[in-house]
Amino acid sequence: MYVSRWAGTAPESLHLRIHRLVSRIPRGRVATYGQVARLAGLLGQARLVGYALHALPAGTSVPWQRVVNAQGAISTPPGHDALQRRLLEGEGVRFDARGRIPLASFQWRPRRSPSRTL
DNA sequence: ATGCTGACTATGT
DNA sequence: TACATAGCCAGCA
Repeated sequence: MYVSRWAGTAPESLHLRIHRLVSRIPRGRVATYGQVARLAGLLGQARLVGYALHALPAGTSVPWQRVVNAQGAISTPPGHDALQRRLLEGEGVRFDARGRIPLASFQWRPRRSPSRTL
């Protein structure tokens, strides 16, 4: 049996915190799943970020396309990967020959941890 | 209640 | 560089 480290936090708010944080990623920038997890106060829970984004309704205003994996590659399942790439390229994010985003150039670097001031 | 899955990541080979 | 494995935990059956 698991004992959540975030016991006391409603499940909805975990998703909400993730969604809200993803919404802060500026246009033309990307963040990794692990980065989002860390900024949302969920260190090490990169998978939870993916799960939370997967749960987003169609047509959401949350810029889910700005979240990529630690290699700067798209991790979305077949069907969504092409859409994600198209959306990102539309924002000015460029991909290298291997289909990966140079994180050194496009990764979002917030000045402060947003999770503290929520 | 129990067990498995997953839009991940760090580490080892 | 690429593939395999272990750790992680909220949903879901």
